[in-house]
Amino acid sequence: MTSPAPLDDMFRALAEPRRRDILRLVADTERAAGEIAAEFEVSRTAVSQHLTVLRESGLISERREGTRRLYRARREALRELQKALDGIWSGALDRAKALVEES
Amino acid sequence: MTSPAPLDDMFRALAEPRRRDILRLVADTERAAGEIAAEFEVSRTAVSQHLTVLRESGLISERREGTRRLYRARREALRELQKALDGIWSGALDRAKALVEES
DNA sequence: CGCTAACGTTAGCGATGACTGACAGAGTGC
DNA sequence: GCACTCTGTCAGTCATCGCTAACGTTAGCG
Repeated sequence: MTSPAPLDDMFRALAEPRRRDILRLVADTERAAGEIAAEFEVSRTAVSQHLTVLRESGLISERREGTRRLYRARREALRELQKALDGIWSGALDRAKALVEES
Repeated sequence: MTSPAPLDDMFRALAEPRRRDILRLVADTERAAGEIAAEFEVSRTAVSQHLTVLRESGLISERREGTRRLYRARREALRELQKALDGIWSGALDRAKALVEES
C-alpha cells in the first residue's frame, strides 16, 4: 500500500488534459455542466463523464440547483496533491511519518 | 495554450501508481535499473518501460556507468509540477503575467 | 398532466497503455 | 575471441479509456 485510494484517483484524473482544462475553468468560478460543455468541442456526454471522474476523485464538488448541477474545484484537493508530491520527493523520514499516520 | 508538452507527459507519467512507487524509490538515492526492478513483482521489462516513460517526461534523469544505468528523480520536476498545480487552481499564471506587465 | 430544459447513464467502438516473453546490444573479464 | 552481466527493444495480448449516439431521469412551467 503506497498511495491512498483518493490520491490515486486524483492523479489518474489529472492525467487527462481535458480534465485539467475543465478544472481550470471551475477553479475560481462555480459553473454549470452545460456552461462547461459549451467551452469545448466534444459532446456534452464526454464532458459529463469527465465531471464524474473529477467528482469521484474529489477534485471538484457538485451542488444541485434545480435541474442544473454546479461544479467547483476543491481547494483542499490542491493541498493534498502538493503534500503527495512532497511525499514522493522528500526523504525517508517524512515517509515513515506518513506510515505512522496511516495506522 | 493549455499545458506545455513536458508537463502533459509528467501528469500522464504520474497517473500510474507503479511509476510513483519507482519515483519514490529514486527520490533520495540513485539506483540502477536492476535494483529498481528487484523491488517489484513485475518483470524487468515492465520496469524498464516505466523508466523510459519517466525519463522522457523529465521526472527522472539517467546516468550510465558501465553496463548499468542509474536513475534519480529530478527535483526541478517537482517545482514545475507544483507551479502547474497552482496555475490550475488560483489562476496564478494570469496574475503573474499581470505582475510582469506592471514592471 | 404534457412539455421542455438540463443532466446523467448505458452500449459499443477505436485508441492507448501496461504487461509478458523472446531477442538484441553494450560493457567487463577471461 | 568467448562468456557473462546488465539492460533496452520488439511483438503480441488483454484491460482500460475517451469518445459518440440513443435513452432515462429530474425539475420547473403552462
